[in-house]
Amino acid sequence: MKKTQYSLKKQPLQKRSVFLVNSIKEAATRILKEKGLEGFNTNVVAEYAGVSIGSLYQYFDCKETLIAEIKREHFAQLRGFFREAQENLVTNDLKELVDAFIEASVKGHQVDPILHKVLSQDLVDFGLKEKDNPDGSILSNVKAALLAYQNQLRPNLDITTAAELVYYLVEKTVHEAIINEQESTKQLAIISELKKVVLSYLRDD
Amino acid sequence: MKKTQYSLKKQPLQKRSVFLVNSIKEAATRILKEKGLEGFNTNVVAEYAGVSIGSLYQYFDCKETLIAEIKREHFAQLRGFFREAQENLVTNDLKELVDAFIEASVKGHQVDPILHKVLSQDLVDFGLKEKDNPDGSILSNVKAALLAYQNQLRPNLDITTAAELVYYLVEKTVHEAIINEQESTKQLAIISELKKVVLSYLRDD
Amino acid sequence: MKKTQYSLKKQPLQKRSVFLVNSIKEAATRILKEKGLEGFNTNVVAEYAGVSIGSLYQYFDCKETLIAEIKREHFAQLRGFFREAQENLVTNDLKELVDAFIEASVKGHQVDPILHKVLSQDLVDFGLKEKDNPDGSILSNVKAALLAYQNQLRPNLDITTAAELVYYLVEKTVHEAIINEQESTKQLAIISELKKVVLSYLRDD
Amino acid sequence: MKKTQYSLKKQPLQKRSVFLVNSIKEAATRILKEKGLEGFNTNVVAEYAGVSIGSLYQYFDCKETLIAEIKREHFAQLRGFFREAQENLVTNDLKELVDAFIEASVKGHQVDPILHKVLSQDLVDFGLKEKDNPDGSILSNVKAALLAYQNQLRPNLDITTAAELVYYLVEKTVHEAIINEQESTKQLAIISELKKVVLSYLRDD
DNA sequence: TATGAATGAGACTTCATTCAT
DNA sequence: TATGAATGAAGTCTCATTCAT
Repeated sequence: MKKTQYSLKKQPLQKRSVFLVNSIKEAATRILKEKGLEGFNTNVVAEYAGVSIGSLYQYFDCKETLIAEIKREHFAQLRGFFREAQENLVTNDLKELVDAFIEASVKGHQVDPILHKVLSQDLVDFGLKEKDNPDGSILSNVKAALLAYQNQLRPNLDITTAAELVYYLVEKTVHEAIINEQESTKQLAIISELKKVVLSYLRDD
Repeated sequence: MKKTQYSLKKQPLQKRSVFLVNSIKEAATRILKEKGLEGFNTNVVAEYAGVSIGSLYQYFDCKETLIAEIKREHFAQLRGFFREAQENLVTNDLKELVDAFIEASVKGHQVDPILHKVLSQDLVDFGLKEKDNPDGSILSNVKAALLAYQNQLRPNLDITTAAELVYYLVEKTVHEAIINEQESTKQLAIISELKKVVLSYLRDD
Repeated sequence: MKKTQYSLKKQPLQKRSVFLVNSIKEAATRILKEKGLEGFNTNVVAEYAGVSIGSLYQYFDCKETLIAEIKREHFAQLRGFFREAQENLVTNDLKELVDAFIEASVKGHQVDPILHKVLSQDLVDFGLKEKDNPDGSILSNVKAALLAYQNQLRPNLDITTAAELVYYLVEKTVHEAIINEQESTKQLAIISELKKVVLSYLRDD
Repeated sequence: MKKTQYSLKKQPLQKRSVFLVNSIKEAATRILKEKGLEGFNTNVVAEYAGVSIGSLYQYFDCKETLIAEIKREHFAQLRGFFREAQENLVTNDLKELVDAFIEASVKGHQVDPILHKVLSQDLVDFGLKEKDNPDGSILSNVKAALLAYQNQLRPNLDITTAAELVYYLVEKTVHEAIINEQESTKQLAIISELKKVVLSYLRDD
């Protein structure tokens, strides 16, 4: 069903229903990873979850809501990594910020690279409330951080543009590195280089 | 139909059949852009193309082959831009190479940003023969170019890693800039900064 | 569940259960009016009634029984109007009878024209015990009344046929007039004419 | 699917498709009669028709359209009877008009009384284009006829009201007589009396 | 070779009813 | 007795593909 808001019909409150909803979400995640969006259908999800199709629709009013919910949770987790990273900074050195930021991105992409890839596809962006929107939120984080470190940035850097550029650079490069590189040394090499790229861009040294 | 090789059942040879196959591909492209993968189905394609569904299956043995063919052509065009760019270089300055390379990417993404986005989704990678794989091929181009310009690169740069990194940086950043930024000045600003990023990374100045 | 007898599983005896059964019937009535038979389902009824679906099935063994019960009550009310009308006659003039009879019908149809329309549809006639059958009962009323007024009827009128005819004339015409005519003056005009029709038919004046 | 216009997706043109569409309509009619609206579903219709479900949806875009189509045809046939009746009048006696009109109604109701009853239910009135609307059209016929016979009507008869009343009287009484009376002599008796009722109402004799 | 009607598996979703708590 | 989570049969509709003409 095409909608503009995809949210749970009712929140699971009892222990039992929490378990049920989790089973469904786990099964859905598994199928999304194993078979992609194409192979995803509510009947298979219910079967994998060991739950009746009716129970699935008790909590998720349509297929899209189920996917939206998984997307929401996945990206909430990613945002958490960025928040943590910022909270744990010990110096106010720009390099530490950049490194921490990139490490947070790596951590996020390592949680479940395949799921991440599937969920990064276009579908079902709608149901995400503004503040939940993964890109929007992380991007504004980046911008805020750059403002705070402005004195360490190269002069005449347009911060809005820089924030977007840095965000794209990091997010997409990390994504590709983790998806495409099987050898972890290669991954590490790319990540390491990426840190240099970003830092030298911001400082222009 | 799930396969590992998606290719035309037979090559159109007669003038008439070339026209038919083209009509189908144009219609398919249009639908992919207008309705995405979700809204894509062979019956609608045939109708849009003003062709019978039977004729469609005369040349395309299944839905996936049709999409694969469009993907193949689109990315072949992109590769063409890179080749051209390299052929048209007039100096052997690294800066010119980087600029040309990024401009080629921009040109490629501007051909049809929406189609590009749809085709960049996961589906139907299979049917692309090794040498047709867009990423693989452009990536090896980049590596070859860097080797040729090795004397202008910063010392102890691992060229394999650098090639991949540069490829990801450029490809993904350009993609995001063109898809997400509505104002062309903003696009230009990001592209312009990107050139600096890449060059300063390679030269380490 | 298809049955031939639709009746309550058990009579509500406690104050509490009477209230519960009434809540359910009110909710069911409301839904029948607002959404018609199509939009009627036991889960929604229970929700509207603020009662658990389990409780609903405690008293109504299936969906049909619930509808049958509402139908039964609605038509019992209608029959009440006819009984009252006859009891309140002051003269033994045939005209008074006819007028009173038609007014009773009008009153019945005005109670809830929309509900009446929904309940007049075919469904669930079964569960109505003979003596509850609205048509049967009112019809026999009419016949009895005509017999009592036989001396004022035109000679050689077949009373059985006349009773049925009069019943159909009144019931259906009033129904249509009230359902279809939005202006009350038009309704009144039709009702008024109807009285003349019936009277002149019976008296043949 | 809820819509406001229920019409065929495409007109059957070939012999084969005409046959197909007819098979489907016949099957649908049969099911409507045998099982009512409740028992009506597209799978059963297709099965009865010996046709695949896909073929059904080739011509009927949804269940409702199929029902609307049957309703449309049935009522078109009824209107035909009224038109014929008027065309075949030999005198300009009001009595002949009334008799012919009632006979047309009887004929219409005898075509398929059970189907008529099912189709007279509320559902799916929408798709009928104005001029196809059975009630609207016959009613206006009645009014036109009365105007033409105005000199034979009782003075100060409001023709609009009279037309509606006569229409309700005849339509509903005939309907009930044919549906409810199993003995044909009883039916004939009621019909015969009905003619008197209508005539005496219009002439007030 | 072209056509497009026909097919039918299978996806989504609803809702009457049950039953463990 | 009340609850409401859970069930799953059944209904609507789509769309990739085939095949008779």
